[in-house]
Amino acid sequence: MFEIDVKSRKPISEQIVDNFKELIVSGVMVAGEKVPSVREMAARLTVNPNTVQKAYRTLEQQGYIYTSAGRGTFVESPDSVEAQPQDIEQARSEVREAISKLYYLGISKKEAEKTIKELLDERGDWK
Amino acid sequence: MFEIDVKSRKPISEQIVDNFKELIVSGVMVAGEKVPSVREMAARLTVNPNTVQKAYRTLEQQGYIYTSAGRGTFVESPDSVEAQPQDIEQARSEVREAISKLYYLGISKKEAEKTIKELLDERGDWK
Amino acid sequence: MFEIDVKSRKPISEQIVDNFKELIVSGVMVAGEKVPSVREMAARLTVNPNTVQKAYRTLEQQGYIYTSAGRGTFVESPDSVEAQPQDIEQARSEVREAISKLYYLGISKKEAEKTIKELLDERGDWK
Amino acid sequence: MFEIDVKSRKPISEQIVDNFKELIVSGVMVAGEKVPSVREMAARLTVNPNTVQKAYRTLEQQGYIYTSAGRGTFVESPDSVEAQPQDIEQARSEVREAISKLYYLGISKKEAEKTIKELLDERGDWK
DNA sequence: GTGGTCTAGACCACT
DNA sequence: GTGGTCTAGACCACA
Repeated sequence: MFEIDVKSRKPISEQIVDNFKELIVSGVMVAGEKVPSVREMAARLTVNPNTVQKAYRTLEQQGYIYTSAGRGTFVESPDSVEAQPQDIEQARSEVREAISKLYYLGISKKEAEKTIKELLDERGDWK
Repeated sequence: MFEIDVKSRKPISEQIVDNFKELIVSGVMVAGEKVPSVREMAARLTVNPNTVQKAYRTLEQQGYIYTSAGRGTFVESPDSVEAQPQDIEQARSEVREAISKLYYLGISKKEAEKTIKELLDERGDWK
Repeated sequence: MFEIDVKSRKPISEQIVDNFKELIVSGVMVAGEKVPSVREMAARLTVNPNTVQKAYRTLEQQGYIYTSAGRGTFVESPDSVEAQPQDIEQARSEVREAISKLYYLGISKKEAEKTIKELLDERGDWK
Repeated sequence: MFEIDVKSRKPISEQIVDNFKELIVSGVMVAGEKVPSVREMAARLTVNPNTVQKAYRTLEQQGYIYTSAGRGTFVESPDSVEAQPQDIEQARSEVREAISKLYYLGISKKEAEKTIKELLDERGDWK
């Protein structure tokens, strides 16, 4: 499914969140599909169940999955993952920040554009 | 000069670093110019002197400023800010992350490209 | 008859209980009427029979239905649903909780009263 | 400040959340005021720090407080606690649910109105 | 079996 | 000192 990098600076729970977002948005996991249980996922990734649960809670709050007590956790319909204007503004802001880092390094605009184009094209499936 | 946002999730020291990089790279502060002392800066921003100290140390390590014992701290020539391969990789990685957020929100590639173009063009002075 | 929402945070068994209460109190189901069997109900709602079983047990304890061994389950006379003081206190408490949520959202008392009046009037048949 | 009821069915973290909302919305705690640290609050209430932190995270997500790493947690300006239409609809829905419980008990509409009026008036400070 | 909550205790980064 | 993350292990309600 996916693996986590315990050496990364990015918290494990956040890595789990991002990996699931990736799987859901790219269509690998479809609406209604069951998500591995907290315990199973914890065993697979060899992390603590609490860490997985924290990730699932985040995904639920952001509308990617939903929970039915005693039955399990499932992928939410993509329609309900409606992009909030504030979320988009937040994301734009983060892109701006990241681009600034390139600017600070003295990279030319042309080079920056080339680098960003590469990163965009890394996602071959992006429509 | 600039202000810090205490409500931001970004650490204050990092905010100070980024703001100075902005001022230096954009040419508002020029090589040789004196940088406010740690104490003065701390007073202006009403933050802990240790926090400013830490920011200055980071800026010095990355070559944006230099310290002359007993005289103060000064802006380094921008040319000496040599982009380290690891710094570029780090920046690339942050751009990749930020772009992913746009992707997760279900934004089309075309829209994303448009958004990024806008952000790049915000810096009219970027060569 | 009615449907359950698997995405809801409210337990399925509780949803079944509330839906039956609604049907009985509003007069759609009348005293003496046969209630679908546990198995049939479970099949209709595509839920676990144990869940339906639990809901029926609750309804029986609260006096909304009664079971006749070997014959089935039937709707009790609404008059026999005697409001227990503790049940009323429980309900009051839930209303208090719900009203608090409106308060937390910064809604004015006047607006809250209007909203509640609307909700009360939604039940046109309430004597 | 307030106390928690360990015997309550309501989770401790939720009790903490509600109590703080009460203090903030009622004006007892004002914007910019420092909220007791996670550890101090945990000691006062004799609960685990993790439980307090969970509550604080919830309050932050809902816009009641904000966090500044290393400095502490503070009360957010009430303006930023802008009621989202979906939040209001959610609250309305909960009020509707709670009112239904009264209806199920066979209480007359008049009695229900009286009960609700009492509950509304419990908050003497509600404008 | 499922998720949800809580405790106890450790480690880290920021101020 | 502050909050943030993680582990380990226990208990509960729901299905």
